[in-house]
Amino acid sequence: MAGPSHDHHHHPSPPEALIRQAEEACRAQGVQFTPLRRRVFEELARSREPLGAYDLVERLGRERRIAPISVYRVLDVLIEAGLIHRIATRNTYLPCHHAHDPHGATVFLVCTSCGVVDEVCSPDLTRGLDGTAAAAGFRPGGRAVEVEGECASCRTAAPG
Amino acid sequence: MAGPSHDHHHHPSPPEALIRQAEEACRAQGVQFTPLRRRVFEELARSREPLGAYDLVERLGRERRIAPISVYRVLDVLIEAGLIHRIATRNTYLPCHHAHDPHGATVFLVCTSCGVVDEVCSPDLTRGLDGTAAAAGFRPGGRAVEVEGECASCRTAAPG
DNA sequence: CTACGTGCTGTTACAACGTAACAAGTTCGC
DNA sequence: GCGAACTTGTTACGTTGTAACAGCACGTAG
Ligand SMILES: [Zn+2]
Ligand SMILES: [Zn+2]
Ligand SMILES: [Zn+2]
Ligand SMILES: [Zn+2]
Repeated sequence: MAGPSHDHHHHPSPPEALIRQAEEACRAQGVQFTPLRRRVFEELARSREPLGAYDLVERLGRERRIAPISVYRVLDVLIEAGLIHRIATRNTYLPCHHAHDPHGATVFLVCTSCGVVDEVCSPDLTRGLDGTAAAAGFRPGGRAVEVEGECASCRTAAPG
Repeated sequence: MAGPSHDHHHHPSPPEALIRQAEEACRAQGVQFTPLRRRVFEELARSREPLGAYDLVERLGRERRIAPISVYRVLDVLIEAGLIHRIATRNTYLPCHHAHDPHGATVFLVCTSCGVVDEVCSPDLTRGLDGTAAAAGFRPGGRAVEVEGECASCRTAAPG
């Protein structure tokens, strides 16, 4: 299942670098990067796929029991700080792996086959989205969209 | 623009017409439009906002108790038949109010203020989406996206 | 008429996802 | 020390979605 890492269109985002960036971003925002928050972020950063809240409950609870509510609170903080994202169509969470253009839309390409989620920014899609919204008199909030489909690896692995 | 026809503002989706269309679509697809399925669709068609599965459980259970699983099964059938859509960010369901272009993307404009969801098709957004997906080697499946924000009515009602 | 397959719904129980309310520990400044 | 703000623990609960199996309706073959 863990395909060979032929990821070339995006940096493989090493977990350690991601964690350092998160720590730095927290300091910059005056948000505490507590041990629990670090543990949650680490698990997400080291996972190949997004994780559910209860996946985290289980992984963090190996040594000592952690209640779901604690995990959800941490997730809320990390989302608020822009360090992670939530995939609504899957009820899962993943670390943000690039700085966001505040004026651009973000697309999460969710592979229904392997579960991997690719996060990309797209000026084209931003334009299309803004145009569509404007035509309906709608003011978008987050401008993050999720699209399900088949990723490049799975397409080559299983043609059809 | 987006509208293939005179489709410009939120018109008060006529429930009776919607229900007739649904019945016709079922017949055309060889899908039974049973009393329970009709009841579920009617509730959705007559609601101003999308409804949750348990909202339907409550509304259908006025006379006789209906189990959640029964509602979910009906919802699955109606979704499969293309008669309703599910809003993943809200865990709610709403009737499809226009024929879908199989080659186009659909956008659900979800108002975070009043809860109303507007369903629009947009060639612009379709292009942006396809371009973004192609650049990542991704083959989109459904091509339905949800965007949260503030609808036209709420913008004029409560300026911010 | 009987038997059987297929499709729809009922019943029960449960899994997965998420939150409220309150207590207790930590950090920090006074 | 002492209180304020923040973080986490504990318990219990609410919401959303599903599994497994039984009954019923209907058409069809024997
Ligand atoms: Zn991001
Ligand atoms: Zn894949
Ligand atoms: Zn539709
Ligand atoms: Zn509104």
